[in-house]
Amino acid sequence: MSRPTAHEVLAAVLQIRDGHLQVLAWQRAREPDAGRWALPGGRLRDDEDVEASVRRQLAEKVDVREIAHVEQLAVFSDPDRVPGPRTVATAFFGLVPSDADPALPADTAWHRLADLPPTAFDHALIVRDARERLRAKLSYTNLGFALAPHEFTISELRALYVGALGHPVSATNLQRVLTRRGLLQPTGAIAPPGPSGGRPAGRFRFTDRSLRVTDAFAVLRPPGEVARSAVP
Amino acid sequence: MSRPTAHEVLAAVLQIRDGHLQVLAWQRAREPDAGRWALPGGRLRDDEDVEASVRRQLAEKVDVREIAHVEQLAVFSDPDRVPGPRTVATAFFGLVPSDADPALPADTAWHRLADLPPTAFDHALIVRDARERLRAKLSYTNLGFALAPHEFTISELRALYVGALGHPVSATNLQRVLTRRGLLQPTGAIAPPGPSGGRPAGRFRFTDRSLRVTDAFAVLRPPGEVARSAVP
DNA sequence: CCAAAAGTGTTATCCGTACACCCATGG
DNA sequence: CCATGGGTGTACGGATAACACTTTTGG
Repeated sequence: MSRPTAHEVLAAVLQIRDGHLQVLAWQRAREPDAGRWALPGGRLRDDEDVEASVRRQLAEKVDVREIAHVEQLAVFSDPDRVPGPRTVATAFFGLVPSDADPALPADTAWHRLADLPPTAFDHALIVRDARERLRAKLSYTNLGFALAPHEFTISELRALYVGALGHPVSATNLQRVLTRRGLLQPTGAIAPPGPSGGRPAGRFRFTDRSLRVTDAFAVLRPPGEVARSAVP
Repeated sequence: MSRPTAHEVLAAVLQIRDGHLQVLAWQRAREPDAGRWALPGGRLRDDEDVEASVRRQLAEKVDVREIAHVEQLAVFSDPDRVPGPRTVATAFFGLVPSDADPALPADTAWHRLADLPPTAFDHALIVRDARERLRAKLSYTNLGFALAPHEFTISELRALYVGALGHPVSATNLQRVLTRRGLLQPTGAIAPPGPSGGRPAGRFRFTDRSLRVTDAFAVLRPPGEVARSAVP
């Protein structure tokens, strides 16, 4: 029949660095899957829900203040997903701003998704889901704030979107879209030009640093609603 | 520390009937929460994953062949979400076409979401999540197929969308949007007019009866991609 | 004065809603 | 011939991608 099952939480924490999507993982020292890279996480305690659990366990790897966004991805529950006692996992998706460079434990490192070493168990599936979620939400939410530093130039922001979406993004149109949606705010500060000159870039910040849906009704919106109106 | 936790699956199965969103629930006979209405579900077995489990347990209430779509919603894991041993729930969202009228057990019935009787535990949260997921996905996927019979008129389809979205929908524009996306196919058949006359309606079907995203990039789409081009 | 980078203006195109208009049937 | 409901055509506004053009710096 049905015995209690162990429950663990796992997090695919992503960051864009030098234009590449990275994920946080630690190298397993012991069997099973020794040498392979695993996502941070661990067993759910009796006195915490899954979100509290994943935040607690991530705190062992990264300063929690540097995690800009955390959300549930899905449950992974194949009976044979890990050897040993049956363990169900709640997978999370996390984002760390590109300027954060947390101190990491010795067995822990960032890895580029494009060149991911062998991963433990079903963790590659979780990473794939996380990347897809990030791509989708960048389009219809303000989730960009979680990839970006507090202040940035449009060029820097463009590089982050390129890394996350995996296709070219026009700085011109990116700025226009985010501005029209009321997500972007000029700080007034000016970034010095690079060594080869060029006009100095203005610095911007996101008006809001919590998740907001900016594009709720793609179609079939309620009558009278103007499409995707900018926020005042 | 951390003992094994019980794991259950729960499903908010929705159907539109007479223009109203309904959810399937059964009335608890025993404490705790006796008399209150609960979502179908139950304990996860050792040899099944959560999706197999929810389908198995739904089969006790509804003919599985009548469930047109099932997907994960979220994990509910508040330590006090149910009395007694700590139990984590994976919540699912299901859809039954409006023409299906499955035989139900004596304690089980459909309830309109607009007039939901007292629900057990945290099940009202799950129902709310399911309704929101349905609303969102009707806009950017072909999920309408899971609400509709195999064949239908545009008027009938419009009523389903109105019930699910909760706001007026123009039959004209609904047909145009779904047609442009290549989701709708005329069957050639004609529905007889009602008692008060009127032009007989053509009958349609969905070209595809599995979930497909039809509106992937709201903005920031890859260069060269024409916005939301129709499928040939 | 020229190259480089940032930012603004302009245009073509597409999409979705709203609404006017024609079509087919029953009484 | 009129009411009723079904379906198509058209106009309008909003949004985005693409690209030309101006602005501001370094050499």
